[in-house]
Amino acid sequence: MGLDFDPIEEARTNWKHHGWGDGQAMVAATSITRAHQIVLARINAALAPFDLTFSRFEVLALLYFARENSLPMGKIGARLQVHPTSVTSLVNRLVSDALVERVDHPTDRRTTLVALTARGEKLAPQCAAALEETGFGVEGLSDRDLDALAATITSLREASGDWQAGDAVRRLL
Amino acid sequence: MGLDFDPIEEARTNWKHHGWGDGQAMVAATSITRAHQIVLARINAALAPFDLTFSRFEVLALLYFARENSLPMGKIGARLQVHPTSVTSLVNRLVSDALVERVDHPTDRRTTLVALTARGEKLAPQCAAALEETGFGVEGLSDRDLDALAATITSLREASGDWQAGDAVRRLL
DNA sequence: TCCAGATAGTAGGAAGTCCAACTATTTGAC
DNA sequence: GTCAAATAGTTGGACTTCCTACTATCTGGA
Repeated sequence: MGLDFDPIEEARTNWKHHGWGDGQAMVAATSITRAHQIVLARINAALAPFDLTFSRFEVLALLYFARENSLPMGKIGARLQVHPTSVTSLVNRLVSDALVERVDHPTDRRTTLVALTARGEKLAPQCAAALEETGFGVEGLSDRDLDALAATITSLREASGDWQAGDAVRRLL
Repeated sequence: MGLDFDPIEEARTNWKHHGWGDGQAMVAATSITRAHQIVLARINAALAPFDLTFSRFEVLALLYFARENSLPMGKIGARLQVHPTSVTSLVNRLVSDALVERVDHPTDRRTTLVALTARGEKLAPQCAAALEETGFGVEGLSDRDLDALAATITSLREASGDWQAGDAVRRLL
């Protein structure tokens, strides 16, 4: 990038110097933003040969793991934590690439099922292999770093209500 | 969200079960994506009363810290690590909100300087205070977690070439 | 039975991001 | 001094994301 200093540390210094705070939370938030940018760019580069993005791959993987290789639109949104309209958009693109297809729900006519096509079923593991090979965009970090990072973010997600402990867990309390 | 389990842990289980790998890098990458989503949503909610987004606030803050309260477009992109076209788009919006203005560079006619207006200069510290008050989207994490998170991501950024040690540092090697 | 309210999905619009292609200007090698 | 190459920004297009409606369908209580 041509910079000869860490722009985030620079921001912390300025932040403190102007009396805006200690900069700790600012640095953490900015770091997360930048990490996302780096990791996503690498992942999308690894998926580019398959004409896929990370978002669309996530849908594919989810369907690959699902019974019957199909799920309702809404379930996809809930699992991937994205807005219903994002699911519509992702599925539209996957349909136009013939990787999934929309199928009527047998009993609930409001619901649309999304099912993997043969082509999608074949592509998913290839993409997974490509991602594993490139280290999923997080190469450069040790196993311990990866675990620590994931654990910290799990706290963040838990505190933000990403999910609720179900009955099985609640019974233990 | 209505989920009674952690969707990322669920993904790890499926990933391993299908022999796609140990899921460690996948979990880390997915966690970063989700953390970004959560933090950005909270930050933007805190900035909404000011009719600002995080990206636009970052530009404002950078100019606030700069000498003369102005910087060339390109420098803004380099510091914030965003594409030149993103800078154009952000500055366009800030100009239309009268928070910054474009100014001709005194000697290089290719260059456009972006300068804070009086209104922008007044708004920046107010936004900073609002962000500090809401914990910058990372409330729920301890000071130690915040530092650990930032340190790990610094390794990631360093390995990805976010910046290069300058002459001052290189002389020490 | 029937209708209000909940649920499922889509359309249109805004924002931010990137890329490729383009214009304008400056720099540097010859 | 000239001209190719580098640099600075913008435009147009694609993508993902979200939000606010809006339609269609199901469900449950009166």
